[in-house]
Amino acid sequence: MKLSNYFLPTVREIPSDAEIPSHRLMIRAGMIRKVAAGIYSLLPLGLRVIRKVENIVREEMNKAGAIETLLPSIVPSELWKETGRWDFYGKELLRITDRHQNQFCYGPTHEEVMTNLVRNEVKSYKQLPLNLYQIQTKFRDEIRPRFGVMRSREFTMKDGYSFDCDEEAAAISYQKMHDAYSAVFRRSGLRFGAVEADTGQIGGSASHEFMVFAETGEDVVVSCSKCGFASNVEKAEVSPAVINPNEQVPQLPIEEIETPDKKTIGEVSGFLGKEEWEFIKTLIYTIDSGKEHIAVLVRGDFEINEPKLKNLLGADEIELASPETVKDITNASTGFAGPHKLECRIVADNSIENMVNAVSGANRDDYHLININIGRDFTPDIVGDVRLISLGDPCPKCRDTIEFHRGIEVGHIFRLGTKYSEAMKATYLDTNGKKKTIVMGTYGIGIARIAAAAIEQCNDENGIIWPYSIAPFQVVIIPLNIKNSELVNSANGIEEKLREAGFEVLHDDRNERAGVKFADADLIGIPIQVIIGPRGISNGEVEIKVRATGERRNIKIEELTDEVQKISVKLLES
RNA sequence: CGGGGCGUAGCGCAGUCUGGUUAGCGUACCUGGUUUGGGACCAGGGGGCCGUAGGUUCGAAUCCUACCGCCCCGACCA
Repeated sequence: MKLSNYFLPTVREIPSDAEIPSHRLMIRAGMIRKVAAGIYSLLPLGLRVIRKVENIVREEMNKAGAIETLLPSIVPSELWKETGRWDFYGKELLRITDRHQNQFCYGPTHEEVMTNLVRNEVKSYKQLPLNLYQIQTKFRDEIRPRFGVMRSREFTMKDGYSFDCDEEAAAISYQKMHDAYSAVFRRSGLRFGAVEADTGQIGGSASHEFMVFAETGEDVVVSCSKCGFASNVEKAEVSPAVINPNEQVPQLPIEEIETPDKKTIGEVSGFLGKEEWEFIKTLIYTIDSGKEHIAVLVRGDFEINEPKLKNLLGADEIELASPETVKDITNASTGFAGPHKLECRIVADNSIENMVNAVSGANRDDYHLININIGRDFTPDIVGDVRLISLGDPCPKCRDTIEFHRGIEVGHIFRLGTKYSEAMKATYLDTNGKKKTIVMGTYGIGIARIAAAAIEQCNDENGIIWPYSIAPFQVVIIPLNIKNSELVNSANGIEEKLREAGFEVLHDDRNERAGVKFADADLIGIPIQVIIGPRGISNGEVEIKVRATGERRNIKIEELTDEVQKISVKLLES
């Protein structure tokens, strides 16, 4: 490919609205351009990378026995109403009305459509197991799209669905996908890990997220190097046995203390001279948009884990109560809530169970209570694990030390059980002619996110360093002066030879100065650069530069193809 | 959704507070010339509905109102 005939608008200046390396570099390298918030055009170079990733995904899926389909992007509301997700999915679902006033949505995921297809066609156990997937554009109306294609509203996703006779078979399908996903991310050149995850809006009994490790990741992973435990912090269980430093102290009489204008735990602890772990933090939550308001208690130095709380309550939706609601429930402004003499239901985290002589809000403006004790001064309705695991906690599996890392979620797999098949009556007849419900799994990969994640992991101050397997081109040829016909001829010859040898070659035949070409080549991150200059050409030599290592060396033109071959193999293995 | 900020040439910005020449700078772009191993230089040139719509004024990029778009923070620490 001659660059002079190509469409590769690189930009030298750093885009003002891009925050993270992948976003900045994708714009600068001429891969993407924004059309609206969270909506991007893919330029040729970007598309090439996306196609590479798609092909890896496709190959590994096919290898694992999954079969490609293509479902519609626009889905009638009826299917979503069958599973109840038309209401449950909320504002992220982009709803569309057609000219007949029929309601549709732009599919954010396709459990309903795929299950509908399968229930209409699959009748017998003989047709199972079945694993169908698609690579297709989705739309999720994110609250706040950001970081370029990392969290965009429109995005390409590989979504797959498995259909099995029973849980045992479904577990096998799940494991196959787990293995296939690992292969995909390994081949894409990423450092990643599979971690236990919350099932969120998709639902189901178990799930794993595939996380690419990067400082800029939006998720936090907790892991233990001793036993191999790894989990999203949203999901990670906290071992219940927290030892409170003052557990053995005798209970003192409860007492109300004036704490004018001291609202946060930090402020009150400073004011009273108490440690944060001596506090009971009380938060008022609203459940399912106003159905109920509850108080949630956690030790002052810990954080509430909302997904856990939501799961414990079996709620569809929870949110912190408005200041007005807090006033209604506690008779006090925010900052002074406490469990003593509170009318609503109380959910307590395990961490407060054996606290003695704690501090809490007094449900009265500008007052806190000291020496408040569980059982004597208040009784929780539910006690459970509703907090975020934190640095001092032991590994939930082996009690060793845990670590925290940031990650980018590039894949997510779920065991769904019969959640969708039951709602949509997807059944089959077993060997005895008895009607059974199909057991499902669902599996997603964010295609563009893999590309972005690769950039997050592989870049330097000069630009992108593509993993060989997903690079838009493998080789870039740089003749340093196109006025010199000897250089041009030899560049053309080399382009031809490398192309015949099966390489994807970008030939920078622009009339630009050497510095411009070097800078662009580094920016767009092509793994192998072939530099053709007047110094070497007189000896029949060109220079090879490996983008990842910066290593350069001169090589005879006749040996070039072999050498590129060798370097390619090495890069693919690393 | 709440708070903050920003919309001026393809991109990055100044000018707006304090209204008043022909709206400016860098870069990119076009032409000619010189140059050619890490983002060249000289000369010339083109490019703007100052986000949109109203309003105030003799006069608006600048003041007022509304709307639209975009970005950041928050939406767990009551």
